Amino acid sequence: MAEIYDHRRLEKKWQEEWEKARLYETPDDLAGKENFYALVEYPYPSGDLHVGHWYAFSVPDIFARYKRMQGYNVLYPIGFDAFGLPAENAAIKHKIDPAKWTWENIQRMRTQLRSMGAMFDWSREAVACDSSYYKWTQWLFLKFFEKGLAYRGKALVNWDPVDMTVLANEQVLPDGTAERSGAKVEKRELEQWFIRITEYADRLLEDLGPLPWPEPIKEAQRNWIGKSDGLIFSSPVKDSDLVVETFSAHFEAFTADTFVVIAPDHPLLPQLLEGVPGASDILAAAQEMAAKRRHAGYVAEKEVEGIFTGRYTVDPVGNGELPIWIASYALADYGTGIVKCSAHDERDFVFAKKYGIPLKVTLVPEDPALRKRVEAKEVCYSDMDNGMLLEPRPFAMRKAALARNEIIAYAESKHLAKKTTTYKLHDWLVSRQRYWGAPIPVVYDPQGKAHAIPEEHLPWTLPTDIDFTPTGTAPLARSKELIDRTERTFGKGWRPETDTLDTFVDSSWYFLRYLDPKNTAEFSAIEKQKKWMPVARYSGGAEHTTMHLLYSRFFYKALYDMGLVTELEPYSSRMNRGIILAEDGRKMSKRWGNVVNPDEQVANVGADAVRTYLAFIGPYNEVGSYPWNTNGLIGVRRFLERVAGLAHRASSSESVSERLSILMNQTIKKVGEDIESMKFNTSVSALMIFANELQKMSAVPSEAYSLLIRLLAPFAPHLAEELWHSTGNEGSVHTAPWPAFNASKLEADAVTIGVQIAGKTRGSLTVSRNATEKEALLAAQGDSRLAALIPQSPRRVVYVPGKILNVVP
RNA sequence: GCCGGGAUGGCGGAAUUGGUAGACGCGCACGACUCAAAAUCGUGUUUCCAAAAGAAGUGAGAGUUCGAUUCUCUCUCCCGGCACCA
Repeated sequence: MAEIYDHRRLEKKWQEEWEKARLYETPDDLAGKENFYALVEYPYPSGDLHVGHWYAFSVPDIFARYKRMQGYNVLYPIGFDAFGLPAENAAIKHKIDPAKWTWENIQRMRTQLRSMGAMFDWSREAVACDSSYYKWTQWLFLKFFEKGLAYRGKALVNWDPVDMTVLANEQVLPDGTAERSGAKVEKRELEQWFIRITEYADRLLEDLGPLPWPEPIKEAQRNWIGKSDGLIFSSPVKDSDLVVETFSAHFEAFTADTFVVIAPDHPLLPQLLEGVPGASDILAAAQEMAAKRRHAGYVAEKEVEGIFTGRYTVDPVGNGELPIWIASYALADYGTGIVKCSAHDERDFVFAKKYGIPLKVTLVPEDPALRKRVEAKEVCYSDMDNGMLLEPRPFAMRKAALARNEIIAYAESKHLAKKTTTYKLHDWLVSRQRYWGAPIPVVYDPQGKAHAIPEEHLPWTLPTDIDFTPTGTAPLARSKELIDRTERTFGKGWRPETDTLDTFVDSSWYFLRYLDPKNTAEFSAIEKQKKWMPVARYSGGAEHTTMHLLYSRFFYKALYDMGLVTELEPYSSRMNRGIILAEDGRKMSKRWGNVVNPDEQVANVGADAVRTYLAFIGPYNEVGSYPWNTNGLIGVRRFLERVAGLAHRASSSESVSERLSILMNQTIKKVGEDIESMKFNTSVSALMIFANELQKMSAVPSEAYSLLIRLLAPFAPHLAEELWHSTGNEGSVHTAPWPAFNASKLEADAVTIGVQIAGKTRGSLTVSRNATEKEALLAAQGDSRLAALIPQSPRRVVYVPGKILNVVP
């Protein structure tokens, strides 16, 4: 086995040869070829390549290589998402410089990535922590600042008590823990830098529509943006100058409103309580309620709590004076944070029952029994789609859903309310109180006003005289070098911004840097962008659906408006890949001791076998989870050995039979089509079928063997290259053209069709592909086994040429 | 609760403008080679029945059809997104 397929020798040899020949350097233009941009998310340099990296990079490489053989000038770049917390945490733990830790990891991972035999164009590598890169991250941030899209503001933000920094909403998991550290996230009111992604909420939503992406990805983004239309009512507060605004998306039964609730942490609350007896006690209780709610898990309890404020609104739509309650379920950061409440909302209903607030029913179901219970206020009825309105007069006895638009028009014409739209999406919090990131390129004058750092001072470099220990204030604040530099550059009393940028800012534009990685005058020249953008195929992890994928779409749209890019969307196609589980079906984890080390596997069976195995493990275009199976890997290795072993049997004097010719054409078609749709598993299966067929022959026609090698080349690039040369071919197999199939030779003339009697399969029959119904029936009647089952004059015969003959007696 | 996706052998999975369900691989069984084992090669492998014949069979139930894994309806369960979101 070793003498026919020594993967260690082959893989080393060809990786060196390819590098020498600069086989994978991609020019911006290649005569007669169309450009094609295949992108994978650049990795964080964590230190060691794991199976997930192999799945993320080596499998899409099959696609990139296929496109190249198809005749495209394919860009398949790589880089490192090199800023971020792990480096800093490692630095604290091991008392080393995060830069050193990161660059050493990058060096190590470059070597490991090279062992994949992928067609990465290393000459275009982008590294986010390199000052030649983050100079442009800073420059882009300043463009946003200039346009008012980056701003400093005070807000209730997520605080990670373990990593001691704020986090964006997108980086907090649904259970209230931090995506990275796993800590329970707290809410704090802080002044931070934000990027105004909400300004683009509508465009991010609308432009999803025509995007040919998988529906689940689009739907997840829609859910995250969370647009809802509703009405805002303005209600004067009784015995006060205050006017409060309430938002409602389900306003159809607006005449049923009997009370108002306000969030316990609502900024207007102190003002509202002014002059109310016992205001300070109420406020303290509200703050306690708010604090309780900030703890993760409060939602699960579902227990509603309320405090009466002593205030009333004068309802603008004639529902009289409505008491204002502080309610634990009211959210300060959704809508206006104040809601008009009625019997037709489950939470309001429960709340009113608990505190004895009167309710009024104006929406009823058709079912009379249920209606009786609703009218008796025994149950809450909130079905706006099917319920019938009792009032107000113009809409009485009509379905609420059908009257919705008219109610909006009615409310607006009478100036009772204003149509409005709210989003769940919040502005993107980009400040981090940590060291290892791009410094926010802002300085403050002695009066505390923020100023952009002029372009000539970029990159505004990270100081190195730093104690990284997180204390909750930014480590940069403790850098004498940075403070001195700021005063030296801008004047006495000026001080630097000391937060760094969220790494998702770095990764929002990396795909543009690959196009022009060495440019010192621009972040990415527009002429270069025009050659490559938009990305033709983007593959990555599902966890980025509402993070990187959303941020970078927003970034791109903002840059479009500034004339810095030329398209509206960065990625014309996107697919989320699945994950590889351990052999035991659980996630790979050091804790379980079930981690598969790809380096060991590569040493054992070779990179080609690992790549091909990962391609074979399941459909790549679905977000599945596939357990690693070492025996499966060995099976693939066996397949490659068989292919290698066939080389001895290849003979140019052997001619291709009609039967083999058909299989060859079928294989070309199947392998190509399935790579195109990223169903690599069935491509590999087709290759196996083809190889198994050749295996049965004592002498293999060279034409067939050469075909097998070319079709295998994207999967097993080293072995294919070796076999390509050892069977006398010139040049690299990876620049050989992808074989074309002959559409007229995909099917043999003689085909086996199924024979059914009354729809039940009873046997099969070999007939001409073009046989008529009469001929097929005659053949069936001539078959000794089938004849007995077939009546002389069947009631009905269904015949689909090449597929089926169904006789209904 | 709302939205999206899914359920096929012992396992990963294949097959849908409706046309022989289980390709390919793993596992397993048997055989060849071997003193033996490993490796390799060959044969078999949905279930029931000793086998043949036959029957059942793609989460459950109904429907449309000559024919349903594929289409329709109802339900169950699993995965993912959103969620005291008014």
